Amino acid sequence: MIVNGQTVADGAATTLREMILAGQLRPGERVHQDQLAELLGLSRTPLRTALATLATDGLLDYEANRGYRVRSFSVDTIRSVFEIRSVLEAQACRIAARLGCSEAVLARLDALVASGDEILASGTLDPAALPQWRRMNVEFHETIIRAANNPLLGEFVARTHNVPMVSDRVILWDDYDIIHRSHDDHHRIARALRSSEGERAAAIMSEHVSFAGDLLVERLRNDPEAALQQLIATAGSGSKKPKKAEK
Amino acid sequence: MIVNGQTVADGAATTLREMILAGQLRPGERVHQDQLAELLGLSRTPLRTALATLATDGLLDYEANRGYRVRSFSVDTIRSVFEIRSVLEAQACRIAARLGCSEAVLARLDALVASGDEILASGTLDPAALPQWRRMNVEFHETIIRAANNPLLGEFVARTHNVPMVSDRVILWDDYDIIHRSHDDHHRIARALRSSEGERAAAIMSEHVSFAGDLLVERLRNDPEAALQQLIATAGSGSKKPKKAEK
DNA sequence: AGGCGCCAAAATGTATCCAATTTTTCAAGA
DNA sequence: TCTTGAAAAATTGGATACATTTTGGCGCCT
Repeated sequence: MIVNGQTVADGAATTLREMILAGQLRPGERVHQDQLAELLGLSRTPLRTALATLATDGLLDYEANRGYRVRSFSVDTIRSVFEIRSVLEAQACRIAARLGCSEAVLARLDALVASGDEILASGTLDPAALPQWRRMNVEFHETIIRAANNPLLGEFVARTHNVPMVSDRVILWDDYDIIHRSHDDHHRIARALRSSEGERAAAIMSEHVSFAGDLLVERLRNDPEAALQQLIATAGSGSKKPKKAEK
Repeated sequence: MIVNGQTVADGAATTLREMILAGQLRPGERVHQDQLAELLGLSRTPLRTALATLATDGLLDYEANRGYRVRSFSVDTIRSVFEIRSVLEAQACRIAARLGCSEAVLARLDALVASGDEILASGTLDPAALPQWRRMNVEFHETIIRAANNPLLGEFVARTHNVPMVSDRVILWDDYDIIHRSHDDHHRIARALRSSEGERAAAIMSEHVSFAGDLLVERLRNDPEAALQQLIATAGSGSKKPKKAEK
């Protein structure tokens, strides 16, 4: 209730989601309702609503009368979710091309690609530029998904982001060549969509996402701690659009 | 709490899910918490937990301070979810083939296909045989998904079933030729998996699901009421495996 | 010493109560 | 007659209190 257009339970859900994705609540850890409620400064009722939501989202495991535990995702699971994201986003390309992208969408993609070019123009990866890059990347992917005009597809891709690490907001920002190649994919996807080559766009997108997954998995396997720390540091919060209070 | 291994809230969630998928609660309709709680014979607290769950599952829309409404799915949305199911199950075929199906899995698929042959042997569609057919169909699809050994993929496909009509339990049981052709797909998919032809199995599966979607959408467009009634009558409840009470 | 069982403590699940917001009703004014 | 406003009713959201289940510990028996 309180002030804005969302309830305490909603707020708790987003807070908890961030805590989990950021690793503040460790996988496998039991969730003490009393403790957590006090920590967040609310009663158990809205907290439990939030917990039920997150469990349905797949971030928590639930067992009747034994409460919630933070779900632990194996590296293998993370890998597999990238596979799912890959086929879903590829399908988005197919559908978008089939429907035909509006000039507005194509122009938006071109603009995003151009803004990426600008960031890469220096030939190095400036850490300060990461947030801007992330915005560009998220926007690019979301624009295509929106262009598929398939609301459920968007929802499913969004659920994909509920798995730690599997998000277009998570970027390994340390290898210029890889980022450059990744952005080259963006170029080609935008071009393919402009010429209505859906299958081609889909193929590039599929590889685009799959490779990002492979890369991340490799890093996690080699040096889990380091990769995790870097990712948590760079993940940041997403695109929050809370309705403004109206009073 | 009560007796079995699940809570009142869990029970309410499954009950409500069935009510919504069966059309007992009409799309767009507001959910009165007091009424519904009394109807189900429980207090608002577990009901609200169930509502939060269903909202996260995408069966209800929620607006802060204004409660829940039954989500309405346009025919177009249903169509689009079949597209999603199609790519996901196709991907399951690819992965299963890549991993290599165990002989147990292949034998199971063969057995299921054979049981389908038996049902179709008469050359007509006996309404009495529908439940058995449905079990066969559900098992076939689930076996392949399990063979992909990708738990998240299974979860995502399961979420697909949260959309009314989009389920391998929903079967249009009135056209022998179509059912026969559909089962021929099963034959070919099983054979392709046995020979580790993942791409081939995926292609068949993709068309298998897509066509079912097209067919359903066509029926819904032509005569929504009739199709709906037939489907509700034939849908039945799924594969419930509640843990037995241990006391 | 180790295992078993019972009792107490803690944690979860549900019901009830209260607060805050939304919706409806009803009337007054233009 | 239609609109606008405010107050009452209805409904949702949150906090507290209670019941049930699980869990941990202690003593007893083998």
